[in-house]
Amino acid sequence: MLEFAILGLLQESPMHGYELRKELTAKLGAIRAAISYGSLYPTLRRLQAAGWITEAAETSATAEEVPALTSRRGRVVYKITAEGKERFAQLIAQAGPETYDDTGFGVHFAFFARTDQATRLRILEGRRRKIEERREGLRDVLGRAAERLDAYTLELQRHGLDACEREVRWLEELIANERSGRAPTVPNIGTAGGRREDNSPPPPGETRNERP
Amino acid sequence: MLEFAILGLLQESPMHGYELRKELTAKLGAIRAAISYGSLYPTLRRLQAAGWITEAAETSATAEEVPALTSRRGRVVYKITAEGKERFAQLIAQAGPETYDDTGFGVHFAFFARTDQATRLRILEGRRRKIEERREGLRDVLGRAAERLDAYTLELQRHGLDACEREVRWLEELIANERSGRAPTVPNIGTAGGRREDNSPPPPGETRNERP
DNA sequence: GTGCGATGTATCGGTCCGATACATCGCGGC
DNA sequence: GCCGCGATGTATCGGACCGATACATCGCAC
Repeated sequence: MLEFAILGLLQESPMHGYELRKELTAKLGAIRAAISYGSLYPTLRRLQAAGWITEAAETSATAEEVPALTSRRGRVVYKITAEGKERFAQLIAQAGPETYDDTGFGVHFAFFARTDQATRLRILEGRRRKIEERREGLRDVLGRAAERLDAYTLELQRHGLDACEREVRWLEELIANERSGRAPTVPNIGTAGGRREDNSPPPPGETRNERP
Repeated sequence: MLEFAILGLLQESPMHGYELRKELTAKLGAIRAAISYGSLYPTLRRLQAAGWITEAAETSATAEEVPALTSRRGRVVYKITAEGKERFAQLIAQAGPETYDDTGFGVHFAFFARTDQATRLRILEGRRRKIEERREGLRDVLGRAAERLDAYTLELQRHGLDACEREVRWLEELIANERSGRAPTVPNIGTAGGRREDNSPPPPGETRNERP
């Protein structure tokens, strides 16, 4: 999951760890608290070892000048490689059942602007199915096993059931919207190179009404 | 978290692993998918090593009779010890900030019937505060950083914000309810012994309206 | 009599978290 | 002038939990 998110973010621009965490937190704030450095840095190393990202030494400018003097570690900026972009595309294409759990779905959804419409639809429907199953499970418990459980546990189930019903409706809307045209095709996957500045990804077309 | 849930469940009756997982899934179905055996069994071993649970060999009845013949592993039934009950009470009393994240809160809430009112209130308020912070964070992003994000990411944030607002309202209700008397005191914490059959924990008193 | 799904115990590799450590930079207060 | 302090920044370690996998038993339907 982290791997996917990092590759996705680095396609927008090169970043160092701290920055990456901030962006990740902003983008995924709705679904998870904050990425831990204890997973971020090891993952960065792993991605680098695999050749999907590379270090881009910060503002070299007389690089070898200051060798000693506490050696000055400085920030490490990472950028995605062509292989990394391929990997990201491949991770999108796979998008299997593990994509439908809470975190997995959220992260994939956050990068829908870089996902083709067919895959978007597949993920949305898979997620809906999963939530519907959870919903049925909760209904079963509330129906059949209600007398075995205490009032607090029941209240928790009710609240969960409510959230499920709500999410299913949300997904229905998104699916309908996705089906009815609008569906923009993905702009720049594969094919490395080219300066970025692509901060206007295709709008999915007024996905919802505005807040009052 | 798992430790807490296991100790809580085993206070209702002794169980073996498989059964434990089923009950856990039923009780926590609203907040998490299903406990993995890869965490359940190691945790059981850990709890046993700590002396909080013990093995209660299943239906001994001529125990040493059948030594060979594939040696018959059979089910391993665990029961909680007096120290285990103390440990559970201690875990409830601590109930710190880590209790306010999604999973932690859900698990604690599921055992509110075994939690004293003051602690219930503390947990509910801590959770509310946490969700309010998340809500503010999402509002910030939707307000200030909106143009930096694509339409899908924004939609995700909106959905998350919605869920936050909804949960805060839910918590408000629960807190109000908890404050306005009703609050049942916890029945059987500490003091080991005594047959069980306590399947009617104190009702928190019509916590919500019924479903139509 | 045989396959097959439910029951049941168990391990392994891997992901991620929370705590912790440590170093630098800019800025406001004394 | 300099001192603390919060933001920035990189990094590791132990532990919790998951997903896949393996394997054995039981009852029942075909």
